[in-house]
Amino acid sequence: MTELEKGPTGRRRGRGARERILSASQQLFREQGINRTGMDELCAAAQVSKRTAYQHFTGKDELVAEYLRRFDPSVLSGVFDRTDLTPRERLLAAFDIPPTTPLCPYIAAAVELHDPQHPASQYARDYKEAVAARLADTAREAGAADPEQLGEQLALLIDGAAARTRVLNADAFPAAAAIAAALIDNAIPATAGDDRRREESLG
Amino acid sequence: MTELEKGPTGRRRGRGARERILSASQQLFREQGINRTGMDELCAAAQVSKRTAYQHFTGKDELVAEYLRRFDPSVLSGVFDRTDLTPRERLLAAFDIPPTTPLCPYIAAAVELHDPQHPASQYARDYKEAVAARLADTAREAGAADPEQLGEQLALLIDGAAARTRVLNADAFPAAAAIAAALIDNAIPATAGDDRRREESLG
DNA sequence: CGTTATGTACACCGCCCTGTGTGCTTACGG
DNA sequence: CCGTAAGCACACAGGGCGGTGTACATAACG
Repeated sequence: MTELEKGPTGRRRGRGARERILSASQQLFREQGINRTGMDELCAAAQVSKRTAYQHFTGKDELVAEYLRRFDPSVLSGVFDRTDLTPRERLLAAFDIPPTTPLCPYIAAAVELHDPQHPASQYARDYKEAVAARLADTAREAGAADPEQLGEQLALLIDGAAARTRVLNADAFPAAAAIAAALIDNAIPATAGDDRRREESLG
Repeated sequence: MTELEKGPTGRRRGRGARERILSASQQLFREQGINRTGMDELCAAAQVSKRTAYQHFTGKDELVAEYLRRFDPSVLSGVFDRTDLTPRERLLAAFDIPPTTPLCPYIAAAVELHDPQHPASQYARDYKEAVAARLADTAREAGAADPEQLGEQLALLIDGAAARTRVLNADAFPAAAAIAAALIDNAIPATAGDDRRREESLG
């Protein structure tokens, strides 16, 4: 018991209640929103007693923050670590979002919680900046003239597509990808990229 | 009393409680969010008894929808009706958002309510489509090759800037405006616009 | 075995929320 | 001046919320 504290993996000896709680929060917070999901409902879905939940998390706020932290790798790393794609393709792959995704949970959390000081809001900010940084890294790798600017621009497009998809109930990522392609081609000086194609300008 | 029902202007003979309610909702819903603003608090701010509020609006849902409808003219019309600007300048003026604005209330409502069937969510969708349409009209006026596409793209940029401003707590509209300028110049064929400048490409 | 951490079951608290019921006051208009 | 509609004050219902207290069960590990 000295080896594992209550670290990220959670379960020491029990039947992994912490994991079930986080798994249920992934589903319910995304499907119904944070504010509209009560702890009773969440515990029922996780098949965990409410008492246990409050022994793992000091409160709902902490659970929400942890829920955001857990969501990270499945999206961010999944795109940027694909070595089978060229840098330019990786930048565009960030716009290939499966239509099941309701809305970027970071935006949703920031709007729902409505408190910039909330730990989840702070993490959302950090995450968004990290994404922009990774986009900038990839942009640099692709030979962009101003990678930071391109990264920031692509991040803005992603967030715009996410927000617009939510409001309009229609997938806005293809349109964003078209803009992204144009920006990328504009930002990469000729004879710098690896697989640039001339014929696609704006889609 | 047969002339005025309880139409848009509200007050029949009384002291205009309806107007005060809507005015208070404009402030509180934007500052604190919809879910975090109770009817008690709202009525206190409007100096209106709760009973009166529920005689004007059948419920909070209807009040929220009306709050969104009331917000419309101050932004949308204010930009597109400026005849002192060229069409291209009008398109870019849509990105000149006073930093006081917390977040596009339509996005906030769609996220907070979390129900596409909610009347406010439906109105938010209609509004966003109307904005895109007006942007497309202006884009056509500016001589864009594909006005609908440009309008949709600019709308996406605006929403992205709004969402990103909220999450990062930093103004993202200048960056969006820079992208917009590039897209506009790309979309308008040479010798079509009225005030195009060559030297600004991406800012 | 027993200890200890873990999880369970269930009732319970106080708070705030939306929404009402009731009775009273004000002001406008004929 | 009087009727009526608009608005007010206040209390309360009903429910969901986050969060807790208590007593009990189980699994791991010595």
